[in-house]
Amino acid sequence: MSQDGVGVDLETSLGYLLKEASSTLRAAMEEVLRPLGLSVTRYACLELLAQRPGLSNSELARGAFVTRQSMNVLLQALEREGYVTRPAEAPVGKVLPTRLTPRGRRSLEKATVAVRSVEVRMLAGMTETEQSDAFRILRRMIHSLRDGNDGS
Amino acid sequence: MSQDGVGVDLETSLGYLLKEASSTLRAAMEEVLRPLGLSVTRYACLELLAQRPGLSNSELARGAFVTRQSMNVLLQALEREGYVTRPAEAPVGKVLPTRLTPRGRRSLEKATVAVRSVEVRMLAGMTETEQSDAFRILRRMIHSLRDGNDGS
DNA sequence: TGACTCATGTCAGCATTCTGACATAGGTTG
DNA sequence: CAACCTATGTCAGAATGCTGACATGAGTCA
Repeated sequence: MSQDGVGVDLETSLGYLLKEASSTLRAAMEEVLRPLGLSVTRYACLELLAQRPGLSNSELARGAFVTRQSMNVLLQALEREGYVTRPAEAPVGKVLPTRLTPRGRRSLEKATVAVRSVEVRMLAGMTETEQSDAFRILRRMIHSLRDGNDGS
Repeated sequence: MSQDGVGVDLETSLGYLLKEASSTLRAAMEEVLRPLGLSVTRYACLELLAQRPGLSNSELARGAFVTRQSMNVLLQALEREGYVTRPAEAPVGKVLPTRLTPRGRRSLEKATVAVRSVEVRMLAGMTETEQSDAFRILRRMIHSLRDGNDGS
């Protein structure tokens, strides 16, 4: 049907499928996080802070795949709502290390349960081998896109 | 490091990796599309119309993974700029079939070249087997998330 | 036919994320 | 030391996408 060399066939495009998968996952996560008053990005931020306390705004931004400006407004909101704390002045340089408050930790615990259920559902239809294949392949795609090795 | 049962370990989370891959791909596409005055969503819309002329607003929205409201404003912009046309009145029902203009088609051609280069780069580091594995696995993930088969 | 349900197009308001810009801290190099 | 480069935090404005809401057209069913 009219794909005579013109155009990227979306039905067979891995990029398109990747976008679909990511979009579907995001929707599933938003759905279970919404009742908890969290968005996916907010959850990602809290989870990052739980695993590596003291991360800076810019580090959190890179970890959540948004700009540091976006993470900044997000952090200001989280701080205002009492989920995280940042020192008023930087202990060294300009970097403000961020930490979870007890309230942030409690909220994250509930969110983690919800998110884990989504991840379990996603993995349910896959064998162990497929899961490790998925890891390897996705990592390779990321690496190729970043370092621009086009095989030349 | 501090993941004693609490939290989803982001380093080993397939969902996180999927988000990273999708984010990296999107950035790479935005980069090559920007000089052409197109965003990823606009490009997706044009590509869909090239492959299936006459798609409606809602169908385009589903194909580009945005709401029909978002696609509506996008289509209005594309129409204003002369990339697509829609009849003033619906030939049947409320559905307005959209079509590319010659200008839209020309713009899409350049965009397709750019996007294809990104896709090629992404696939460069993968064998044929890995590519078909990636397809199968991503499709399975999408299906599991949508139909909610949690293995119970 | 009339009531009901569903999908669609569209408007309005809000939330989120982005780009652009600036000042500042730290490291590097002449 | 001074010039330079990079990274960071932050503000402002614009672009983008979402939810809520409404009216309308088409199909279904009693």
